[in-house]
Amino acid sequence: MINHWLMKSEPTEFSIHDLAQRPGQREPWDGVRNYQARNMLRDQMRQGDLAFFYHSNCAEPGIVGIMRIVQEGYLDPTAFDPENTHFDPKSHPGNPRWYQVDVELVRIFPYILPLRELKKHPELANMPLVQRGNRLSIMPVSEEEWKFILRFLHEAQKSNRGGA
DNA sequence: GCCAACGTTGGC
DNA sequence: GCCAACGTTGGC
Repeated sequence: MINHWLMKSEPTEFSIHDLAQRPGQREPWDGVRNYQARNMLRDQMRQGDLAFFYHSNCAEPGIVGIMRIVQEGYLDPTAFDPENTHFDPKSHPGNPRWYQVDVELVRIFPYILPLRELKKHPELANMPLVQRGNRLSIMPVSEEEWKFILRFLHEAQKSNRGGA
């Protein structure tokens, strides 16, 4: 049984379209500097797990597609690089603080599933994403939530085709 | 261990 | 750009 996740990125920094352009459509998910998120990267994500790609801090925040975890947690090298914006002088190779996983694009949704929409559904009320003040950049998504979102997307696509 | 100050996140 | 919410830091 695989687990499901949601991973945030600011599209101005790294968008799902950037991921689509990478060789093999793969990329290390680096720069996470929050302990709760770190623990999930390091301890809980497994190869084959699926994750929603979420665009945050932008004109239309929302879920924009799906990716797969292709490499389990390993050291985030950007923490050791003084030139990097995610440099953390307190993280040392001998005593590393930050971890990353590698992700691979599975698909880009035909349109954004906006946060605005996600907030309307009581089925998703337990997601940290829709709760006030939540800043977690990586979070688990329950089986039920995952299925609900995919079903909603599918229904919306169908009615879109019919309506157009 | 407390807690005020500060920096960051991220929706709006 | 604003600002509420939150996590981290550091003095004590």
